[in-house]
Amino acid sequence: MEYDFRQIEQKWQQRWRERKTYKAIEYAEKPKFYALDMFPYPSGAGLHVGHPLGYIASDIIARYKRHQGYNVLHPMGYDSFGLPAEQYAIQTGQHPEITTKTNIVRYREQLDKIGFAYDWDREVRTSNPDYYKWTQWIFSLIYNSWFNKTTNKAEHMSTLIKKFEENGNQNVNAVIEDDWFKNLNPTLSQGEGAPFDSNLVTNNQFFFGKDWQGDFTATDWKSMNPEQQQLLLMNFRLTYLADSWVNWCPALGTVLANDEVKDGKSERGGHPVEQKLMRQWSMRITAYAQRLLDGLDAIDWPENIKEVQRNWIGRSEGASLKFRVSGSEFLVEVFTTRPDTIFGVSFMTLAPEHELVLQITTPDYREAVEQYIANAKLKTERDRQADVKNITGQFTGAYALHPFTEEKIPIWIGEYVLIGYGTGAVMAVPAGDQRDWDFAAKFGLPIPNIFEGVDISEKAEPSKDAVLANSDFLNNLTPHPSPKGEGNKSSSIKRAIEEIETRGIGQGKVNYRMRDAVFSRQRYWGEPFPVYYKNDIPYLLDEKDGQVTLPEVDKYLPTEDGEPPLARAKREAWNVWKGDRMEYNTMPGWAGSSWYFLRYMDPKNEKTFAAREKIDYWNQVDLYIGGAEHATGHLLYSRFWTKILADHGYIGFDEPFKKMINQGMILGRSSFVYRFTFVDDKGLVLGPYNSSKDYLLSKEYYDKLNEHHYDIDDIKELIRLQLGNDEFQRIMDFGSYNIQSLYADISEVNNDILNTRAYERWFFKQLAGDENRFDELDGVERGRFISFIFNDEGKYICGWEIEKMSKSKYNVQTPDELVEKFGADTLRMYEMFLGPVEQSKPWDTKGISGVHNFLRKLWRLSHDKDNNFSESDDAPTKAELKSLHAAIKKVTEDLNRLSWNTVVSTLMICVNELTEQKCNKRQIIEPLCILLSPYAPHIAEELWEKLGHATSITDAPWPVFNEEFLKEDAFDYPVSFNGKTRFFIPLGVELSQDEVTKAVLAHELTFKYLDGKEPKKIIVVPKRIVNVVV
RNA sequence: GCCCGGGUGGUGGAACGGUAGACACGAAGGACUUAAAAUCCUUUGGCCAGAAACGGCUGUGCGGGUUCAAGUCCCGCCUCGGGUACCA
Repeated sequence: MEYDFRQIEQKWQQRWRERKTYKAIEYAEKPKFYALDMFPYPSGAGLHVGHPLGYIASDIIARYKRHQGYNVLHPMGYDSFGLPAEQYAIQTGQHPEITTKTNIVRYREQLDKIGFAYDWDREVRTSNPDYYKWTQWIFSLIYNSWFNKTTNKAEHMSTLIKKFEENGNQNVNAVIEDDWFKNLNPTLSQGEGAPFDSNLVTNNQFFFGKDWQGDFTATDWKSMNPEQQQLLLMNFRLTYLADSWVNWCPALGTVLANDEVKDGKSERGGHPVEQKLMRQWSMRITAYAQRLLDGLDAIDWPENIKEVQRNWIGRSEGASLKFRVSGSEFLVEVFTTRPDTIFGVSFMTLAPEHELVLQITTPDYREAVEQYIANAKLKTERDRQADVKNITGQFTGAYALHPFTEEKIPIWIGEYVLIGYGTGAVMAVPAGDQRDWDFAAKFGLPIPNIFEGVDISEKAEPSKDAVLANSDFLNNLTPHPSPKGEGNKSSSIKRAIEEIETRGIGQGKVNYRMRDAVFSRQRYWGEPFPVYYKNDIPYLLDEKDGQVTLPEVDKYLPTEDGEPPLARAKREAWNVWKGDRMEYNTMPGWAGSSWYFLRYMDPKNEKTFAAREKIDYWNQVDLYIGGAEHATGHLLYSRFWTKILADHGYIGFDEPFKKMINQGMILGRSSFVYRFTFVDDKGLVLGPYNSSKDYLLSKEYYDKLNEHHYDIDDIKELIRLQLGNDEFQRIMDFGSYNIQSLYADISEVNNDILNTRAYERWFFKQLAGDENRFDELDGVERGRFISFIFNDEGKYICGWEIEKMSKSKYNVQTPDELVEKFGADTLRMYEMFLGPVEQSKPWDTKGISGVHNFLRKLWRLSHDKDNNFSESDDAPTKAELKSLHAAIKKVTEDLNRLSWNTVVSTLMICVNELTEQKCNKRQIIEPLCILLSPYAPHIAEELWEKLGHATSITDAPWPVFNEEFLKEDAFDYPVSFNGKTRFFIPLGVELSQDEVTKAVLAHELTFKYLDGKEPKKIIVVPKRIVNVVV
């Protein structure tokens, strides 16, 4: 073999390992570059060709940057806590650690074959105790943090306690309020200005309040016992224990974060999810809502990911308003984005779960309301979502008072109002909101019109262009100031908020959709919390207690009482045990991945999560490549944790990933065969093993059957023609048929043509469970269980469909097979050549030979017919230098703008040209090898060595582009008339625009195209184009 | 519904507002070969014309517009993919 990629790739992979070619050390003299891949969860299925797509892309950039003189950090590791290993453990009893380790070995083998420039000495595994020790440490840090709204930063709890000791909670401007508070025991929720009652802070009950101004004094604080203090502080911590409504997945036996639930089902496994009130750790990510939103502007991420995060955070500006309930002390608070539509309020609606519902309901309506709430509770989240069009509601008998007009407004409850958003109550403006309109229409509530000249008899008018009317001081205003330039109008919204604040009935408010993130999982295979309980009050483990690691359990299932699996561990199984008991929950999957990029900087550090000077050196990730599916999970949480670490001064930046690219999904191309079975009342045509005899139809016949151009007799005739009269006799009596399309394994299919022998072998194995005997069978024997009906060319053509790659669809392409067949360099180049990395595309090996041929062509440039290396030291010609430098220019430009696919074309063009020129000159081949080396490092190293270099090509400086070599004396100007190119004239590049114009006008063809007319204008773009306007 | 992306030959895809279809696959024809593989050469958006050629027309989802010039910018649609939703 001329280009022996197997031998070359093996040789260099081994050398790189031995020489530690890709080891990264901190080296202050060089600028750094941090190229990072989203580390994989090592699943049992191994890698398919979709996984390395992003890895190859980042590897190319890492290598390119190294050629450019950067000190590159390019690490890899494993996100090794996770559900599949645990599910497997539940089924088989095998410890998830064993499964995980086995899978990692397989991943590593697969990755190694592709020739990545990873520094494996920096590998991290989130499930290793020496890694998760620091995950636990960060948890402790967050636990010891509160959010100071004045500084807009997290601070250590000690600063808060100091404030309490000095002034109580005066001057404490902390984030403590979030949507969850409403879900707590309502008796604990204090109204505004309620006197502080330390008795409320009792065991097992956390004190939550909404407005903390002047609630307690330093004396109050000092009079509390330590447990009461502990409970009070829980309200301020950035991770806190609270009873909250959570997404409970009974099938998985655990709670899930909002981003792990899709369409009311678990993202993993698609199991139903229900709402359940549970005591859980939560992360107060809502404190960072605004900073997470603002931070997006400063980072170079795909716009759609930023948009997803913006929507997830869901900032909306408006006002919160308080409505008095007629004849009682209760206040109902609502949030609205259109406070200016206040005069259109004709009723209010509360969520059925709203804490005030039963308190305000009048006796007459009590039964109906309770009935309604009970019905609502019965429905799952999914039912409710599916039932959106079915409007339900119930009057409570109570009335609220309009804050401006003092009119009585009926208070209803309705499912369309969600307890989880805003305050769980709305002021209904049917004229301006379609949902309110629908509700009003259904229950015969008034729909007062508050818009000038707008017909609202059929539907609401939600736009912000409508001019307000019947709205007192807001008349003639719109939300946009001076919409049509008439007069000096102010915004109706602004005006409304001013008035609302003046009257003290509410204030302007920013509301966020995002909620705090549930941080507990009732699972085994995750980080144990460094937390123990005494009198049911949680305490953090001390440093001197040592690190708590996962205890052994007998089964990986919840206990009979529904406690998490860790509760099964015997006391002795715990390496740390304190207080009454340990925390039995574990952390969620996203804990370890929220900071792993920092650990790569200093993976072996036993004193801290990473030394500050190393963090300062490597700093932010310069290029992060991974899937877009983590937009609201990992990518949000790691930003959140980064900000906390930054607030505490552990790191010097508060955004982790400076630039990010999302690689598209690689889809599979499934192949199908068409099984045709003869049936009638006698049964089936039977083959051996008592299964049906299959006739597999080539796609053409299947299509004809489907389109009714063929019927059973045509098929019978085909069988007679192709398989003979004996076969025909067997089927003659059968009058009907079944037809099914079945998956064929794509390894048995090449360009849609089925390898029938391979298919038979597989089929036989399914039937007989033993494929070895297959080879003993002769053609007649084989024909007893399966017969192919070929097309006119004697081929069996398969059908196909583009689908997600999956084992069950037999369409998984592993990189290993391709590396074996074509080599890693070809695979690397081909994956890039497929198209833009960001785009999703079906996997198709059709083009791979083109890339492989390119590498062989390159090889032949410097090898003779007998495969002897041959290079020349002659000076290169002008043409050769031009080919090379055109490539240097384009490759450099394209890599700088991360256009991976076009680089491959450029290199192909260069090699095609050099082949034409029969160029084997060292001065050309050497720089060309460097250009190629990020894409095809093995062949580049091999040629580099043959060219006489003792050191790796990896550190060879990137070739410098010299414009001189591209300079041309003449340019072939395309001459167009009214934009249509007609002919070309070669003209000197130094010519002025006037001279070019003259030359064009003098050209004989110009007369032809002018056709006797006078040119109106002649545009000359130097070295580009000439356009004659007629 | 809303928010993002896309829509270019038979296919994957190129194209700072400046020669649309680079590069590659596939296909067709040819050379070499007993044959196949490999390799090499030619053609390849569509239509029309021709003995020939710097031949003509048309062409980037549809309809308008801006411009000397539009796949590219603007407006209005159609359509496919992804995300998201009683979010007040």
